[in-house]
Amino acid sequence: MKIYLSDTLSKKKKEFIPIDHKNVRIYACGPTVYNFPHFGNARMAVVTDLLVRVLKQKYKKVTFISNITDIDDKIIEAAKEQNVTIGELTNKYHLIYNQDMESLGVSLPTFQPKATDYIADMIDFIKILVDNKCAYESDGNILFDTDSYKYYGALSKRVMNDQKTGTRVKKANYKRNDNDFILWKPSFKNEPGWDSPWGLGRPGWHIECSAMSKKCLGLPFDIHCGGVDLTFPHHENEIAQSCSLGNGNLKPESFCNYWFHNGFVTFDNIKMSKSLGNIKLVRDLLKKYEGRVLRLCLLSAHYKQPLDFSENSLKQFKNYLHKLDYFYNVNFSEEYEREKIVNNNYFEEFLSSLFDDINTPKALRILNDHISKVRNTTLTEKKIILQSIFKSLKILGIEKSSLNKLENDKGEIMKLIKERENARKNKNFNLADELRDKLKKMHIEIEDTPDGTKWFKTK
RNA sequence: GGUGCGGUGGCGGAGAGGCUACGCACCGGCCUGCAAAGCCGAGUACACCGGUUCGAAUCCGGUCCGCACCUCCA
Repeated sequence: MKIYLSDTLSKKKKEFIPIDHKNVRIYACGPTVYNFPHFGNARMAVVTDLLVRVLKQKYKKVTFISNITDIDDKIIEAAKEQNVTIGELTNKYHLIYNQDMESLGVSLPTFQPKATDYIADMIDFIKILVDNKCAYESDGNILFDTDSYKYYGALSKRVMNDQKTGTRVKKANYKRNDNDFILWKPSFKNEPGWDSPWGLGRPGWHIECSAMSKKCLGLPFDIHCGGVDLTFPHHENEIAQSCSLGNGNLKPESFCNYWFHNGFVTFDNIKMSKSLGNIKLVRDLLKKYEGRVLRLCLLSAHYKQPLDFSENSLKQFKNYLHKLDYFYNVNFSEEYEREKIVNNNYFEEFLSSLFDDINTPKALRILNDHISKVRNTTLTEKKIILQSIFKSLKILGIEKSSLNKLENDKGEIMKLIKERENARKNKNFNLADELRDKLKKMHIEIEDTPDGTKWFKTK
């Protein structure tokens, strides 16, 4: 089965063909760690996590690199305000980021490089750019000369002269061209800095991703991920830098083959912003909703589309998962964990929707179809569908974490259930309810179904 | 001004010329000791105006509205 992905550079949905079938390589721009991650950060993480899971269905090895930016002016500022070192600050928020993402079922990337561990690589990178005359010095800064790269604007489809530069930030007069960006800047007084051929300083914003993707993945690699807002200037600048390392202007494809951008998240149709005070932190949302509810919400729309969420929509996903859990409890036990699926048409159908540009809404529809089919089919077919559903839920990452485990107290549980069944037969409902309570205290929930009483652990 | 993405039923959200998307909510019925789930049925859609077509939410032209980006925001 073929995988298709939308690609921002070519503006097309393209068949995914890896450079090396034995090792698919992906890079995603990770967070700048100076604050708690919000729901928008989470979308990128969840969506790329799913992308990796899907690719792993087809390819044995997927190397997924997602960086941590731990040097930046905002970090310096925040550290100063909180009276801590930048290391203390970034370590703290790096950890928090990983914890919060874990709550959303996001696996750690294959490797999570930190920018400050790659300063030497960045310096080497910049040296080459200077030697190639793609960078120049001005007021102590080393800047990339965007005029030197003829494909500048190819990713974001911008004709640079038509852009209104300085709409948000004042024009800098040390730049030859308004689009030029800082590769290296000098550090003063208490600012953190590293020795370089251009004196004590620190890297600009875009260079870290170029240096780390080159070092950790090699060029070119397969897929570059990030939020749409990074398309310009961040990704455009990454391309310019990374394609200026050799002789002349290399085409953007010599950096990476597919650009995978996820849409923005809004709350009640309004962009989350500090000034409006409507930033939804993952941490706070987790107080009210399970990680799975949040994950489902983030996967409910196609990744490219804008995603609006609200208290109301979260409630809807919570309700949906509640019903799904009932289904899960009644149908699955530990044995499903071990079973391997072979030639399962249902699972193929499900997977084909994800292979088609990670179409999660379609995948959810197919999942729902399968669930309703389970109730209305033969026993053999039922087993096949259930296997598919089990695996489908695992890929989406919305499976229930606790399955029935064959534990020591199973005999006791079975005994109590039997007793309760007898009590019900004899219409001794008081006793039946007492036994239910007793089981509840053992963290066992029971449900009476047409196939008899089902039980499952709640912890 | 430029670039990109959108406007689908009460809500979320697919689809992309003819066939019920799906989910949540709501209403009616069935089932049910309780709890939960399930089943059957009803309803409410494709921003607007033209055009193409036997047929358009889907194609074409125009209009309106929203959002994002245009140097440090995922």
